[in-house]
Amino acid sequence: MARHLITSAIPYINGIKHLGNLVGSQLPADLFARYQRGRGNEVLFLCATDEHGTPAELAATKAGKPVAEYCAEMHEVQAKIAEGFRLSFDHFGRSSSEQNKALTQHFAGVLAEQDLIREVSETQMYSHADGRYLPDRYIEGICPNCGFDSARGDQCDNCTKQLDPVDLINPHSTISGSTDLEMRETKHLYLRQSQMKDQLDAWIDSKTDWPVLTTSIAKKWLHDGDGLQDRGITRDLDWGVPVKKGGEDWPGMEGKVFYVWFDAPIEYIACSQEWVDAGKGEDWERWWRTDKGADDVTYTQFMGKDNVPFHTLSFPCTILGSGEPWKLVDYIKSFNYLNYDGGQFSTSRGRGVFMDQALEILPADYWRWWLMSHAPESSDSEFTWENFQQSVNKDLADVLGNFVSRITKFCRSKFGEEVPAGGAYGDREEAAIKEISDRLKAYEGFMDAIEVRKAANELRAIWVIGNEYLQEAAPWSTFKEDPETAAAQVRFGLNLIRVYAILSAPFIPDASDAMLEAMKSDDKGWPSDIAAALSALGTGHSFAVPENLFRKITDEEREDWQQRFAGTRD
RNA sequence: GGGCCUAUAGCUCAACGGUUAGAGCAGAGCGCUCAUAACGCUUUGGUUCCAGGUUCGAAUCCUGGUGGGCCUACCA
Repeated sequence: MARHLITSAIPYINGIKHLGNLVGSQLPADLFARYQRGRGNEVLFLCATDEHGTPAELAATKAGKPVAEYCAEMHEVQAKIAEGFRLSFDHFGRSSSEQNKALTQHFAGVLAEQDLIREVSETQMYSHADGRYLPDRYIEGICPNCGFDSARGDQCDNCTKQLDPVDLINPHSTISGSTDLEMRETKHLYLRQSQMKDQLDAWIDSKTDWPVLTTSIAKKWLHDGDGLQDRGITRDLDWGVPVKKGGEDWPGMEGKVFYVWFDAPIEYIACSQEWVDAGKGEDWERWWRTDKGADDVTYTQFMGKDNVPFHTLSFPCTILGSGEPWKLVDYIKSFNYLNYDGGQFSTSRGRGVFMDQALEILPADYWRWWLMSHAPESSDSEFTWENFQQSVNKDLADVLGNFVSRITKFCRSKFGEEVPAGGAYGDREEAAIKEISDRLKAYEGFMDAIEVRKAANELRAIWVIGNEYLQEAAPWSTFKEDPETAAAQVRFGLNLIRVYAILSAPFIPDASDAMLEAMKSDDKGWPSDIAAALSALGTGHSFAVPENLFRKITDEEREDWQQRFAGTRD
């Protein structure tokens, strides 16, 4: 039995994520996890909230709460929503956990021992009114280049020139508006990524089967300019993992915390410890330590393209640089962005559909199906309400839902609510079995390769076979002359429902459960042998006609939603 | 400025140097009547963004444009 370790990029804590965030990380990761479980493999699927950093502190202040309390609440909110989308994490952890604190400090300690950390003295903008150091982007002023009056400290949004906060004319804090700013000298730790450049380069070069998106971003960072740069891994903040060298204090680093991008990926490992400590599993090391059984684990990460540098370079640098036998990622699946109706999803402007709103409108399966069958794999893709309505109505309601409805209702009216006896499968059934078997092979191939859109296409084609079969077999006609043959045809159709339930579960878990429940079956074994699987429900097996699996989205609803999500979030 | 991705039917996408560029949706026609006005079959529709080039052969490779998107290291 293969073992799959699967992680989704961990969503930031400061609010509810929109569908664009969901489509590139948590959802495809869940799809893959459910598929691997369905194939009978052992899976550990982990996700968490990313809780440290300036934005979390500011969001908490805005909400009028201590940051720890704010994070705890938002974690619960995100966990609830994840459950609503049927994201089947084995554990949904928190980067602020004690486990992650200890592990992050441990890694910093061993990296220091390996001489991969150096101290750098630099100047940072300090705001007296805010009582904190300000990241460059929280400082605005007049652009010295073009005169734009709200240029940010890192870059001017008007002329796109790269800036330094000290370049700005009349700089002020975007948090308080205060102009009482001062450049202060402060010391920070840098991870010497440049020392690991060749090793990382060779490692990326060996990953010839990774998505182009993943490797091209990694190579850009490795080879651009002077090559991979050392990176600051500490910040002057209150909220975060205190800087320590393992269990020891770090002289000169008092009051500082690790940078979120240092501790966030480490949470993948710490999360498995949380999973054990929560009593959900045991022995996390057999997933992470190659000296303790993780050698045969296949580790797959999912993320949007903005996360790629940290997963291809920074985190591997931490892992490899430690000199300890930690499991390194085997495959990085990255996604482009999902746009919303001619523009971008925007958290700040409330443009587009957010995860909580989506679930208020329609159940998870509708969203899961559309998002995965339109996943932005080769380029950015676009959500439009017209496309959503058409795809969901056609694929789910008409092709799959109606198939289940027509065969179960026909059986009930002619034979009653049990699998009818009589007749035998013949050439027509053999042909359908052959066709489904071929399609299933393709489906498995795409799912193994995490080709999400192509897998969805194949699955849909398998659903279509059911309707084609019914049309050709026409049990409603056969029944008049030859009820025995009609019985065999209906038996075949009913068995298809169970098979569809199993194959469709990664995409539409709720409908899958509803189909199995209707068929009164709890046999979820992967149908490797389609012929056998289509005889699993034997003569006399009782079933129930389910409620319609999917309702249709009306034109009125579509127009209503289009208006509602165009502007600001209420 | 630099780099990467992308442009194929009205729409969303396949095709990764090799028959006549395919599929779903939308449109048209026919059939079916079990079913959620559902299903099936047939079918219309393409100067593969533009201009050159390489090749026996180019949507695919090269060069130069044009449009769209992303990244560029202190947001995470």
